[in-house]
Amino acid sequence: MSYKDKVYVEDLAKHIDQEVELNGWVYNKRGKGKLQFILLRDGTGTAQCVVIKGNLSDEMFEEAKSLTQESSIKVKGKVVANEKAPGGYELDTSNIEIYQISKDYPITPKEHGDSFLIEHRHLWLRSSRQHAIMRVRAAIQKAIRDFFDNSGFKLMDSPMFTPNACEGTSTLFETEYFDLGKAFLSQSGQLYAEATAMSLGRVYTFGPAFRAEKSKTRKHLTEFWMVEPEMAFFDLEDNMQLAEDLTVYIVKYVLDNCQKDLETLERDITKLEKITGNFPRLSYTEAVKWLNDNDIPLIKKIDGEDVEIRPFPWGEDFGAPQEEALMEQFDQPCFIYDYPADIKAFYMKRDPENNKVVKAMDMLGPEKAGELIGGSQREDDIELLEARIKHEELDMDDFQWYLDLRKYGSVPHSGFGMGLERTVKWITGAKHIRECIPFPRMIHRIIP
RNA sequence: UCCUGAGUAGCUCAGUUGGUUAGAGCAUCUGACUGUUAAUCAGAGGGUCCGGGGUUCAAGUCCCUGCUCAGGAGCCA
Repeated sequence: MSYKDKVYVEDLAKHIDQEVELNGWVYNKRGKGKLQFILLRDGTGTAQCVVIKGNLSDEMFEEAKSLTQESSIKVKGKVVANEKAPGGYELDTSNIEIYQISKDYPITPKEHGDSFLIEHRHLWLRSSRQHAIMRVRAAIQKAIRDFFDNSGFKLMDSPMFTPNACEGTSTLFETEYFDLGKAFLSQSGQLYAEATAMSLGRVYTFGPAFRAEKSKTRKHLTEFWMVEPEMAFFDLEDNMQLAEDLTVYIVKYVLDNCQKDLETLERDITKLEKITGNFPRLSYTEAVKWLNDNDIPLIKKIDGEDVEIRPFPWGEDFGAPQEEALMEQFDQPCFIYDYPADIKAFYMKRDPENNKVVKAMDMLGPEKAGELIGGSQREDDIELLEARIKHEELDMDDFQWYLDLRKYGSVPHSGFGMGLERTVKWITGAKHIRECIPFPRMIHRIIP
């Protein structure tokens, strides 16, 4: 028998009244004397196996009674449609073969605390909720690749070891690199995406990014995945439109392909169905005006005390309270663009008409999703870029290759980064980002 | 890094003003049950009350200290 002939729970509807063989793990068992219900999960779903004394040997029936949670088995039986069965189909069991009996599986069907679950992440992944989130994550990754692959983009992989910082220097993970001194784990593939965009026109990189920020929130990981498109001849307007189209595509793809998982997650899909395009756009200056019209202050820590400053001063970055207040009025994501240059990265393009402003944009998600995307048009003027690198006190030698991109055929170009786990968190409604990646890396946790 | 809270059975938690032998549900084990849906019912086993120090006739409970965890802030995707 070829592996292609294997039957999985998700295919049961195609095998009604046929004898099939399923391999999997015991998710739960309910005994009723001479009748046992075994809930078997195999990665594609769960199916109820009905074991009736007399339909198989007495020894086998006793073995079935002794099965424990997460024991691994092979079952043979006839597929029967039955309304009482979870999923609508069940297996009328005629044979059971045990791979291994699991003993004292730690995660029971009752509640558990956060830290217990995260310590058992390698097992927690088997729970139905985590299973559903991982499936949606995979669907989102596929949607992202399909979107770009079908719109003329090429996938380009950027290196993980880098000699320099792309964002702030204080948040880099360091490592020794042979005789060349220190190397850093990449915070972003953007600079390399820019170089490849000058070769291929439209590219995207999709990989992990590492940030040693000492953030301790439910939106932060030290290792997270980011998709970063970079496009030659795109201005900020084009950039925002692309980000919007990508977002709409992802949400639609998940709605079309993950109904069951969204149901398991009890996600309110009416909220997702509203994501259809024409996202609101506000300049930073308009956003500050809105904050002040609605009497939302800047909150600053001065000598350990929270101080409210009103009106909100132009030039300060938004924090969680401002973003949330702003987003409450929208049920689609929203773009904020044209930020003060002083609070943004060195590579962002100065507005030629206002040198206090850079052509940057953030896309904030609804339902308190926070920042899902950050991007900008890039500085294409070599002199302005050199000045910015000096101003940020970055090492000019490390950036010579990057400056070459402005020396040899510099063009207007733009790109953005979308945080995969934050997008998964928003779409699944997960309450913590640690549930949105198989093995989260956080400030105080590296095992498992 | 800062602020706040928590740590009692394998898990989730209760434990009064400091007072006999520290409790419950789930899980585990034993038994009953032919349609269960986190099955139910009867019984059993299971504890270094996070570590260290202190107050007291007496500490799970009060005080100091360390560790671990969670929530929030800042920073960011």
